[in-house]
Amino acid sequence: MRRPTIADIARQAGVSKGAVSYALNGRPGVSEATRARILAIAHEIGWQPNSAARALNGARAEAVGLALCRPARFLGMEPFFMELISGIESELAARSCALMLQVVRDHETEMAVYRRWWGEGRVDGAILVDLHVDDPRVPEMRALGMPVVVIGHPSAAGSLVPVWSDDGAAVRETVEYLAALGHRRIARVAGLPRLVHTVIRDRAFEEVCSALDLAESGTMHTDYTGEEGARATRRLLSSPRRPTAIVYDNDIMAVAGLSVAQEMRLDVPADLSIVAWDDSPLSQVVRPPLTALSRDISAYGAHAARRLLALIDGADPGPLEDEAARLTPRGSTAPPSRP
Amino acid sequence: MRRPTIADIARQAGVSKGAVSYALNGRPGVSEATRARILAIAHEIGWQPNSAARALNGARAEAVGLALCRPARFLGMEPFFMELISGIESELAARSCALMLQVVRDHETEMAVYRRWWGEGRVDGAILVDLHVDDPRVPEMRALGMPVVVIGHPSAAGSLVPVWSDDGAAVRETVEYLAALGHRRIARVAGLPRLVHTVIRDRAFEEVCSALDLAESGTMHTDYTGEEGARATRRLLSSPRRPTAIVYDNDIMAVAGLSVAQEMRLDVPADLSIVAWDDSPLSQVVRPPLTALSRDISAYGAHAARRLLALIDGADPGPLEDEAARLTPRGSTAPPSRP
DNA sequence: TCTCGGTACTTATCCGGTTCAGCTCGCGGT
DNA sequence: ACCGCGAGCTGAACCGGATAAGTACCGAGA
Repeated sequence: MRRPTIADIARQAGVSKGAVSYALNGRPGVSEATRARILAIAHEIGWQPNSAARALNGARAEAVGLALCRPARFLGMEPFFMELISGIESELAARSCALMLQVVRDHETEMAVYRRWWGEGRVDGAILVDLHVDDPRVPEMRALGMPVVVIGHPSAAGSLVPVWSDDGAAVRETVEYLAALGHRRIARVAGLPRLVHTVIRDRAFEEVCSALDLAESGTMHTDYTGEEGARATRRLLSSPRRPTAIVYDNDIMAVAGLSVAQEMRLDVPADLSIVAWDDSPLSQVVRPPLTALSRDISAYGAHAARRLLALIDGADPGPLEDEAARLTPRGSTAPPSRP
Repeated sequence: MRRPTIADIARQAGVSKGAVSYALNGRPGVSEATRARILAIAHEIGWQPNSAARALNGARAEAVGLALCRPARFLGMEPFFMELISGIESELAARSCALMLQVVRDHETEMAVYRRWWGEGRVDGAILVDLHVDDPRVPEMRALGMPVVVIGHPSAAGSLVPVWSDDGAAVRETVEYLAALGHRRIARVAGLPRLVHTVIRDRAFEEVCSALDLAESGTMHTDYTGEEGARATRRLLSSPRRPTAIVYDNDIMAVAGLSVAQEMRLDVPADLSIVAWDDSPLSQVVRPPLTALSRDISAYGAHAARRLLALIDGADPGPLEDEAARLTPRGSTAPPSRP
């Protein structure tokens, strides 16, 4: 049972392939009567345009690509990516545009996938995430000539269109808030040091700490997993002059850190204040609920998707600075009991 | 800057398109010297086969489809789907097969998307989830003739290949465990009543309760959200003869239920035992950590993906019963203090 | 020397659409 | 009665590959 083609419709309607094409695409060149007849036949035999044939004539793929470079099994654990994807989807779905998703091992494979998708005409554009310092993907994407939106700071996006939020401001707000509560020793459990946004947060943290004269504050880098977050917390809390507040770069580590603190019989927030970056159900269900840097990640993804669609449409959307994360105080932060 | 085609390679190499095609596909018909020359040129000018042109000749799309029928913003909150997707991805990635993801409003749109993808030759197969009772998608998919793997019980999968786990056994194990602890009034906060697996769990729950003579047990249906889970819990715990144990159909509701119990100054597990369906970081970080029905959702997705790939390859994989969820006792279950 | 067989190609056709250059009407104007 | 014009349609080329069929050439065997 072969798929019906316009040739089948043409035969049944007693007209040529060309006429059928005009009719189905709502272009002039056929009478209304013929058009109606052709549409009826097309509907009746369940015709669907073959995207391959369309694409061959230079049409859109109506899909955008997202290759994620991380172990597939971590994906489900990262609320950030899942919310980002759902935000992207919400925007794409409205335009019946699909998302091509592929999890890859490393950045070389990632670029190979993009190159293939683009070369094969399977996607109209892509969204680049997890920007590194001096990321080779930026110039490579540029060279490919594919429409790309980068989720990350403009300073690293080269000539690609960036969508970002001001992490520096969020870091400053958090540290100033903790300092106002009376904290003097604030630690930061950060993510991968080679990621651009980690570097930005690192720098902002250092600056605000030195501005507020918080000499004993410092940053530890991890891989974002709960395990490393727990380990870092254990080390921090074991030191003689342990911090009275810890700021985590994601919610998974913050929650893991909370568990460690409770294991070590420290009271949160009396003995230790905790701030999580990125709000998620996770940060809200633990006791105490975590003070978090919340932002609408979904909207973030939606903005990136919308900009990408504009780019694909030939527009020239400028960079977009999304809202910075807002500090949402909950039960995990308080003045230190013994500063 | 046009994309290079085999015609460009042919011109540079001074041979015909046909020879280039043979060379690039590793088929006999060209000398090794010519083949090497052609491959070198192809590599040099960065040639990629145009998938549209390939597809036109009946080749694979090298992508499988997944249309999810739910609000996009809920996606990020559902650990189940995210883990399922990462499991699917892990299997697909190994074969360089992409996942076409689209979030849709309703089942009609979902079928329209599948029909389009299949008709357009953009996917080689699909994975069907969230099976309903008398799901019209099953016969429609069958009629399409597209390779499809259903995640759900065989009784509802018609002639499509099912991948499922025995929810009935898990329900029985849970109720028997709670009864053994001394619980007599066990409530169940279930998911959407029209979903096949809800019906299966409902029936198993009813059967085991009547077998164990737990007359005061019952099921409340919700939409899986934390809000409804909390509401159901509030109603259950407000009743004069409140249950001493509640089994939730997902982790989000279980965590919400835990919060409600704590709000109402009930001690978990002394006053109320809680069991969550599906284990996730969420169930492990709350205090007390939740006893959960854990299963490897990632593997579940991977199995479905593998079967789909086999189906696409023309094999005839039988149904696959995956492992049933195992009861993982944690701190949220104990004998009732006042039965 | 002629044929046979195989290698190394070329040529032509096909896939299913889009698009464009004609072609054929019927009709209005003169 | 004839021309011009445009609506409505046809036929064919084209997109970029895969592939079946055909051809040129070379060396071995009769």
